[in-house]
Amino acid sequence: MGRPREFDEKEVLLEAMRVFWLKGYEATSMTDLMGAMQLHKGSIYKAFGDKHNLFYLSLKAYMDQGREAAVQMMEGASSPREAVGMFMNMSLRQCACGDQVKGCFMINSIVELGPHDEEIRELIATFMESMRDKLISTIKSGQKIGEIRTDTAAGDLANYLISVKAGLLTASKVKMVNHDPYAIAEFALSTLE
Amino acid sequence: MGRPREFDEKEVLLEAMRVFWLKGYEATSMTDLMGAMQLHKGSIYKAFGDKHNLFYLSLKAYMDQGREAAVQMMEGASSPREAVGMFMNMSLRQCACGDQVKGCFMINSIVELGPHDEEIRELIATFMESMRDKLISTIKSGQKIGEIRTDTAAGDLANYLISVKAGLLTASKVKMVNHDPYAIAEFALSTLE
DNA sequence: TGTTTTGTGGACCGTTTGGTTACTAATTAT
DNA sequence: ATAATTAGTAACCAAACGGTCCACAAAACA
Repeated sequence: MGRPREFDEKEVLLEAMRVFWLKGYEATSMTDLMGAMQLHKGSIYKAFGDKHNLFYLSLKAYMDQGREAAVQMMEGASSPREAVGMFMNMSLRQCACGDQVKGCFMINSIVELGPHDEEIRELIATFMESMRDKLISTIKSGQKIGEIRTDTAAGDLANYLISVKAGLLTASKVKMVNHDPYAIAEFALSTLE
Repeated sequence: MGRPREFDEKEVLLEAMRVFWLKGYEATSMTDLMGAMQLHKGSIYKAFGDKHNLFYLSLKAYMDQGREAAVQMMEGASSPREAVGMFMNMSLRQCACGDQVKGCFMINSIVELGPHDEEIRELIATFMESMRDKLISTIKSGQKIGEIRTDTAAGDLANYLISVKAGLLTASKVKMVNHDPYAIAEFALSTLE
């Protein structure tokens, strides 16, 4: 009952996500969001609560989307080793490529808000820990069939890979000369043998 | 001639640095800075120009300080391999340790401002490229005496190490369980053999 | 000592901030 | 038809923003 929404909630949330992704939390104003979502202030507040909650939902949508893509891609791999390689390369293509280097929304968020915003920090920590679990089981499979070295625990290798990936996504924003993220990822993968 | 400054320029710049480091650029207000620097607004503007310039100088001071510490530490190393190890561990102790995880000021800055602030991006890029040069020459020395693998170019190894370090500093802000930066750094170092 | 030069303190500026509220429009249930 | 419920619109809010200006204070030079 009542008047129906004139906009698609998921659609405008994606627009909000793009702005937050590009500019960060603090630097994004409600005016920016109104422009991107093509919505009046009142509608935004009625539908999503305040700015912080809108950010929370945007980040959650981003991570859910990322998780789905990762799972789908890794399940399509022909071997554990290839699945790990896909994991490493996936977000590089998504985040670090091309002209506009806006990085990874999740990395941006943990850097900007992690130390001050416990809610956001926890959201990210939970996501990353679950991704690590997936990575660990994949690595273990690889270790069983001799594709991946067994002198180091799967958990340690997973932490290592996650750090390398985070570093690639971060360092890509510097746009250093002679700094090729794909080559680095390839080398890191070679250290798993 | 004229009236002398009542404050030490370098001292108050360090205070400004601490605030920017902890809160980031956008989230830091002039009021915050006035409190930390114990200076009135007029004095700050007269001595340092505007907020952006104060940030620029703070970041520059941070990096100069970091460079000096790195050079000094690496020169005291007994071997190239140990120098590389020191490079990897140095800022971990400085940035990722303890209760207050404020990360690395440079990493924070590149993530927040890199894509939008060319002046800051360039400042960071220049610094990182010069650090990479130092790292490359150290790695080359290590390769000559057989301490470091020679199947991969020194430049590629340097880029790899820089990414790992950036990743450690970034990921530490997530505060994941069972995620030990020092152990990861140790593993990354072991892959150089 | 007077004059000049510079630093300090704080009032003040217009703008923008995130957020609210009051009113109108559209829909459903009775 | 009408009461109830919800969405859209825009005016409005106090507070905070970065930044400027100016009277006053203090030190250096003549």
